[in-house]
Amino acid sequence: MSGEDNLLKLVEAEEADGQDYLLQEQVGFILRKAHQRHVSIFAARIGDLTPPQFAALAKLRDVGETSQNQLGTLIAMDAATVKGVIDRLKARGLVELSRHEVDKRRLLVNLTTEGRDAIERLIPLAREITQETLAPLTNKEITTFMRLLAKLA
Amino acid sequence: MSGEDNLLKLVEAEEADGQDYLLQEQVGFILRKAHQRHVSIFAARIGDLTPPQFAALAKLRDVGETSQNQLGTLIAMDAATVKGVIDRLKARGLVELSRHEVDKRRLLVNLTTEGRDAIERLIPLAREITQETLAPLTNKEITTFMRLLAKLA
DNA sequence: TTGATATCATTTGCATACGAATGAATTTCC
DNA sequence: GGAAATTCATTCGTATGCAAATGATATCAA
Repeated sequence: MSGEDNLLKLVEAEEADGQDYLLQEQVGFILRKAHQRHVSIFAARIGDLTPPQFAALAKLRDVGETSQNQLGTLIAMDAATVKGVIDRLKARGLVELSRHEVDKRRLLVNLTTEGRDAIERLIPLAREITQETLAPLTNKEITTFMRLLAKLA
Repeated sequence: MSGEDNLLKLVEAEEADGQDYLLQEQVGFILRKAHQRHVSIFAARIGDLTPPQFAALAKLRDVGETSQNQLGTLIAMDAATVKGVIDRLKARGLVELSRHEVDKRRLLVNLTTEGRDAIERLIPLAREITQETLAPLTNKEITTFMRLLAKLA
């Protein structure tokens, strides 16, 4: 190898910040793929409801009637997004809306009887979805992974 | 507590499969939040390009000219999604399109000079984005987390 | 060689997802 | 009490993300 070659490599090593950047090893890229896989598993088991719609119903089951914005906070959706989700659940008769008596800005959301039936019926399927999503890991790995994932979220 | 109360609890315990289902502990929900956080970090550091757009450019830098579909496979996007991403990159002059000479179905995608400059310039920022996303973890935790996440994706 | 299949790309429709702007109602604070 | 700031909801625009249908081209197989 010539002296010029060595110099070239040196210059490259100094300048080429992106020389060994591998997209497929970046956490964001893999996170996106893992999420994709989960959504796909979800769709295979619960075809007529999306994960965000399920999340809204499940959280309403936990907390009972709440404002649309508050529900959005609880399920990590901004106001614009949660509105669309609730609109579609309302169109299907799974939630009902009403105005807060005192604070007239607030739009209260609650499960209908049908919505409550639906979420109770779906929760066992949701458990299976969680299991299938985590199936590539051992029980010990699952514990570790969930602990670290929670730190990132 | 009356006998009726005990009977009621028993019936509830038998029927209520979803009694202790906690949305905020489900892997899908936390995965979605972790992904959201990453996208938010990305947007703060690279405001004028989305993660999918960045992924397309970074992968084109790796593999050079490819068909649109093939690029989609490499960055985990279906045909409909990758089309939109490439259209927007083309509108900004970061990629150029051409027809495959032999197989006239294929739409070849390649970086323009401007696109190559952009991705080289952005890769150092992307490294910082990865770092910031993983900042809540120690180095050892990062190694573990990436190994397990890869298994799920 | 040609008929069946498969592949590549496009389009449409629907569902998140979020920033920014807007309007209505409430709270804060002087 | 009233102006300023905040909160709640809506709307608009843009960008994924995917299923399904369609059209063009290529490949395979009888």
